[in-house]
Amino acid sequence: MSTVPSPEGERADVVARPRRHAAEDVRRRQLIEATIDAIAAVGFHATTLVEIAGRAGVSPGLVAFYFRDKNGLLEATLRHLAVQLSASLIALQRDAATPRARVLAVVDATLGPTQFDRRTASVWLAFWAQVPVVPRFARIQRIYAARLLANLRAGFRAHPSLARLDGDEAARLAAATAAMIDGAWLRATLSPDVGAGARARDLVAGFVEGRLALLDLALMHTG
Amino acid sequence: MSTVPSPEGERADVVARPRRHAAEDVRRRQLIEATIDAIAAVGFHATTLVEIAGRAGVSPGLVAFYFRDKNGLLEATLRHLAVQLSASLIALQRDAATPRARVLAVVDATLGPTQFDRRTASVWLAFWAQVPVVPRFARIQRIYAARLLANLRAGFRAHPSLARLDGDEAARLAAATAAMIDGAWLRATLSPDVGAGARARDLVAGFVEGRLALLDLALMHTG
Amino acid sequence: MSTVPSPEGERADVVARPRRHAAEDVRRRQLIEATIDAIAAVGFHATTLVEIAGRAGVSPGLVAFYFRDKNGLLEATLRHLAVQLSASLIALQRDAATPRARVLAVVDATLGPTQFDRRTASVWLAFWAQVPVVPRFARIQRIYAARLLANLRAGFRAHPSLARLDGDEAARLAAATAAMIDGAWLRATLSPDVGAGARARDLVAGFVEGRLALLDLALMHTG
Amino acid sequence: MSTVPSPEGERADVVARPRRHAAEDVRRRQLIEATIDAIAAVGFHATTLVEIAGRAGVSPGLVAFYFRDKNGLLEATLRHLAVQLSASLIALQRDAATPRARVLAVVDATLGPTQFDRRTASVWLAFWAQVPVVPRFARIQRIYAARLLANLRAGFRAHPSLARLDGDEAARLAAATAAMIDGAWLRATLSPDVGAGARARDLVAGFVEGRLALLDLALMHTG
DNA sequence: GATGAATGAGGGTTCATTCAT
DNA sequence: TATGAATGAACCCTCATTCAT
Repeated sequence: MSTVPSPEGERADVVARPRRHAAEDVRRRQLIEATIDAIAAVGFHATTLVEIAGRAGVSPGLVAFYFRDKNGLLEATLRHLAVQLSASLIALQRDAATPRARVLAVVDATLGPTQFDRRTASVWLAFWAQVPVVPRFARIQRIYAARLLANLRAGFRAHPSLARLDGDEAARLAAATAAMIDGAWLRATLSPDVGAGARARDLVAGFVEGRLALLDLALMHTG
Repeated sequence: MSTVPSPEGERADVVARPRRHAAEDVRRRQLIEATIDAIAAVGFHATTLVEIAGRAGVSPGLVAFYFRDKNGLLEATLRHLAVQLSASLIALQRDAATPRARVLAVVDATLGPTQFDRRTASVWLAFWAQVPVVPRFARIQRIYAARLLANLRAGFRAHPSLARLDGDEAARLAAATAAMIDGAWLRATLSPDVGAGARARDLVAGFVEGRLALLDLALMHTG
Repeated sequence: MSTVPSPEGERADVVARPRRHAAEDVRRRQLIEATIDAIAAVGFHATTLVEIAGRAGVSPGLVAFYFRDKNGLLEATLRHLAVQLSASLIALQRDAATPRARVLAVVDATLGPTQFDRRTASVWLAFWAQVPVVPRFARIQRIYAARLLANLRAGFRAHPSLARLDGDEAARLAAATAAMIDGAWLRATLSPDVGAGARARDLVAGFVEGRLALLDLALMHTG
Repeated sequence: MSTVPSPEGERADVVARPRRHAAEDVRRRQLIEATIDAIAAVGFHATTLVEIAGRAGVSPGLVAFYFRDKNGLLEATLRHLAVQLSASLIALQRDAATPRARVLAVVDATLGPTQFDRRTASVWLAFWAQVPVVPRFARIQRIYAARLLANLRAGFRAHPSLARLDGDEAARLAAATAAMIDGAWLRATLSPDVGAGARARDLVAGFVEGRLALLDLALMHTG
């Protein structure tokens, strides 16, 4: 959720071996979805292989076949979430003409409805909780956290009023925005309120718009 | 962490039974600290009663005596964290003379060094991950999330420039600040960078100061 | 190893069905060798079909085709070892002109270098351990243990000094020799010392020669 | 079986920690006996913790409590067998006045009825089969194999006729005897014949007596 | 002939919990 | 109060086996 990954991570995996059969990918996807379902439904701690396999409609032993072991499946699941988020960001940015639109695309991707459905949200949260103790999760998290920041920074820098100033201001603004994105997402996710997600998006969008408006104002006076 | 609890939650527990002996409280505290240590060291998922009891220097069976079962201990631990955070907030606000200082006291309490040491941070995170699936955790979280917001709102409302406007603006600002607090904390916690915590505090403080300065400016023009 | 099998056991198997294709036999042999490798490398208990198939360069499912199941493969492997030992004994006895040479041929076959390489030795041992609980293994073992004894007895009986005496003395000597052969093999196999095999052979050969010399001496006195 | 251990190995274990409670030792012994029963009944490969626990009348989880894991229990079992054999050897040698009696005591201990009951025998065999792949078993085996040899050598060296000769002859005789002991035990154990054990003992005893008689004869001629 | 996806029983092990002491 | 022996359920994982291709 705090990440704007490009899909290279996964792609590298794919080209490493000869292209998997389509059926194989379907099964992998099936198990990953079942893992997400399970974590969302019963929590990370209570998510067992039997739970997952049951939801996927396969036998527990199959996990070993496709992912080596439970950890392999969990890691693949986390990576899948990251890739998905990245894809939605890319799609939204494709249509973003102005710098302002580009920044808002990040907000919409990270705080869009997808990121707030119960399935996605609690799984992101569960993985984050594991980050301090699972180095491989930490690595994935680190990469994608950096990318979110980079995306925002690029957006802000392209803005006329910031392009003039030194890069630090854009960086500071990007950091603040990233923090607000993650925080708004987190508070909305932990809230039982169903409308919290939409309000979170509006909150952050409002913040961004306000700042950009302020900058435009400053630009007019100084320009 | 997103919570500014007053200690009633715990106190209610206390008055429910006849006052515990001091020695009893010492043991409870001892076990709670050991739980925090364990979660920070090995993660929520790998935290077993043997782990905890080992760190506390007692036998695993003792947990049942003081907390009924493992869940009781976990819940008490979460509550303990919330109470601690609340206490530090109260202490900081005691010396806050101006509205501005009052808001910054919240920032300093929630993003102070205590909240960023590895022990505290990963344990908060671990508990949050359980919120969506453990109703009792959700209840605690809900209460204290509301309190953080209330504290910020009260601070902003006391500010001259906002006191005039309708309450919505202060509420909106409080929500934005709360989001940024939680988000900055989260990103810093997940980051391996040791200086991230201090930067997080500065980021949010800077945001708050900037907004208040802007409001003051507006006040001067309109006042 | 305590066995001097003639190859009938296997041959019976062969005539039972229409003659297998040569390619079929190659595969069977390939799997049997892989089984021996696996047992020698990781032990009987850790020898799985994946292990075996991996070493043979085929898929695990193929075992079912050639040997029905894992037990079938194991039994075939044991039988293969017995046949091999028998063949080497026959070859050595072909050139044995005197009774003394005939007995020593048995010693050389059972305590020759082949019987002491790590592969062969640990596999024999592994199978012997199964004898008390696997009736089919017990049957094979029984047959070949009897043959070793018979071979030795025949050799001793052909000796002039024993031919005169009642058969019991030759039988007793054969039993003692058989015991010493198996014991020497066992101790050498369990020893980490690489030279143990050669010393084992010399030990038993020395024993046999000593006894025969003694008998010759007795023969001279009484003859 | 090829071993004449003194009990220090175990004793060292005991003094390492504060003396265990008697009840603890009873349970350990109980589990070890159940392990022996299980191996004898179903074989090493089929001996599971459920099997063992069932025979001991306890729950499977208890094994971890007393022996850490299955391997710990197996190792303790092997060590127990070795200690037992050693004890019976010591007891028999206590009453052995002459060198001849001392050597025969070794034979009686290693080929006594205890070593031939189905329980003991198949368990020794099972452990031996593991020796090539389990270093810890190998170590135990190595120590005790050396002790059997040392005991025999000491016995033979004390004999007048060998005391005169260089040590090599006694050593060679000890090696031959050790080999015959192990081989006779092995063949008897693998044989379905119930009387095989007694005959094995007589065979080896006869061999020893014969050699000693021969030596006495030589002594008379040369002395 | 040969593969390898898929199964599901059963393996060892961990662990929260209980209870006699 | 506190211990720690003991339980038994449930965990993850392995593996022999089957079967469609």
